[in-house]
Amino acid sequence: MQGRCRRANILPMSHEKREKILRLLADAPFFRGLSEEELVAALNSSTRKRVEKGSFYFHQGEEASKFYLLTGGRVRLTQINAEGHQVIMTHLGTGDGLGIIVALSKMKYPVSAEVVSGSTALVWSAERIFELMEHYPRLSLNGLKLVARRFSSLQERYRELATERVERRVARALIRLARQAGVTVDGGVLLDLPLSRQDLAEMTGTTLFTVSRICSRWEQGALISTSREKMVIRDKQQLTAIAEDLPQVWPVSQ
Amino acid sequence: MQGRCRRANILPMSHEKREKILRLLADAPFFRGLSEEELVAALNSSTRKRVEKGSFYFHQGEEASKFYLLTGGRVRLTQINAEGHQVIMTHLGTGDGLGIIVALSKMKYPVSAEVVSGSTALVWSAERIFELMEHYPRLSLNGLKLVARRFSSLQERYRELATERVERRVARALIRLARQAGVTVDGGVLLDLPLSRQDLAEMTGTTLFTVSRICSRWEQGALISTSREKMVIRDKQQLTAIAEDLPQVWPVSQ
DNA sequence: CGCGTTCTTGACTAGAATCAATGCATGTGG
DNA sequence: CCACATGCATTGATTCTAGTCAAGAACGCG
Repeated sequence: MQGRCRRANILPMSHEKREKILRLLADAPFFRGLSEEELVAALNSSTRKRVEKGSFYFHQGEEASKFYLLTGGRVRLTQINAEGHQVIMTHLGTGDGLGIIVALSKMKYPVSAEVVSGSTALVWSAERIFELMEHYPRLSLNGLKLVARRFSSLQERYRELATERVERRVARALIRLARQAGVTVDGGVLLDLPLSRQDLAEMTGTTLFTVSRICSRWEQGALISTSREKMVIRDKQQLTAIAEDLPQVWPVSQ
Repeated sequence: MQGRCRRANILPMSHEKREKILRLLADAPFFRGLSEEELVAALNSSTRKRVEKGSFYFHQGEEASKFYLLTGGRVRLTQINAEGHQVIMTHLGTGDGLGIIVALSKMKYPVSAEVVSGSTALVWSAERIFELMEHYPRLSLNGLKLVARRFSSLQERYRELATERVERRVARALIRLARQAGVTVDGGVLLDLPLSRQDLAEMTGTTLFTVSRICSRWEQGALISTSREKMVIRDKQQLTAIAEDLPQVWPVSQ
């Protein structure tokens, strides 16, 4: 892609850069517990890839052949049904693995991985990641723990979807996003990623209209303040009250 | 519990019985690929437990301290929210593992495991299963593959819940149950587990009333035939048509 | 046989989807 | 710099799916 690259999609790397990435690798939950040499071995068998906002690491239905470790940016995993109705499963950030669960099972990717803000990743082939796991059993265990955690979280959201009203689901989605991508600004917590009404709808299993109405109400009640694809949480307590069905300090809905 | 047992909850075991269980262990996806000696070592560090219909292996929120491998019967995993609204996550049967995902993460059980038809299981402590995984890395890999598969399946159902209408969700639930617990009888496939309207509702995120109406319609159209807590699928093709939104041979709904 | 479940059906309601029209930013090119 | 196109957001009107509540029937068990 760039002139300095010897191969397509492979970024050049200075010594410092390499060191930095090694540190990142050491901190990534998937590689935790590996020795320095083991990390280097893993790193040496990876390539690097940069994907810009709006592009995809992979699409749902493609043969799963790669494992990615995000070294920057944010990615969302989406699934789409036959009628074209889309759902956002989760957001991933720096240090998160992409495609762990499939690279070793000869499956197709069950979701698409769309970049929300310009991102970079380390890439391994399925075979290579399999070799690494055989050599360093620690990796399988790490992977198991990771998938287990994501599984539990998905289970919780599944129950939410099955039992809770839309307003509460949206409140919870915002609170989760705040944890993952919240930066403190004057007057609240800014969700540091582009977030349209449509996105929120796809995260909560509803429509952009319903989300819009809810947000309008909340803006009236000074729980949040929004502008196009931006959102600041101004009153986390109230929002939590809605999310958890606690008694509210001030009436908001209606 | 029984006089012949030396310890509570531990069943007596004849030589043949032991052989049979060893075979079952060898076939269980989680233990696949282990050598005879390794299997014996695993079996030797397990105890056995029997749990009757209506009782629980564990409850949501308890500290996860055990890993179970079902050697008979059926279990369902349920989650309940603060208001008491319950959701059935999945059904497990012989050879399936129970609590893999938590026994090694010091989490609380995110679901309850309720026995639907009298069941037996092998039991390991969390520490022991952790040791086994360290000694036999193959186990971590097996575990990872298993959880990965369950994860994908849950993702699919999540999307279903977010995007599909109730009728289709119920149709899919029945088809899944038929795959898992279907026995061919004259005139169709009997779902070989007690299955109330309430159960179906909890599997599909709806109410027993809506399920009842849908089942009545289907019974009229000869897609299924039901009696109290029993169900026979008579026209799988039509049911699949509803589940997949294929054109229907005969109009059913409305 | 009586009792407790489970199941059915009807009437009514409400939460949320759908559809349509319009307003508001943002970025673009003449 | 303005006119315009485009995509995002708001709001209202309407419809409809599915939930709620109530009453009673059917079934199975002790």
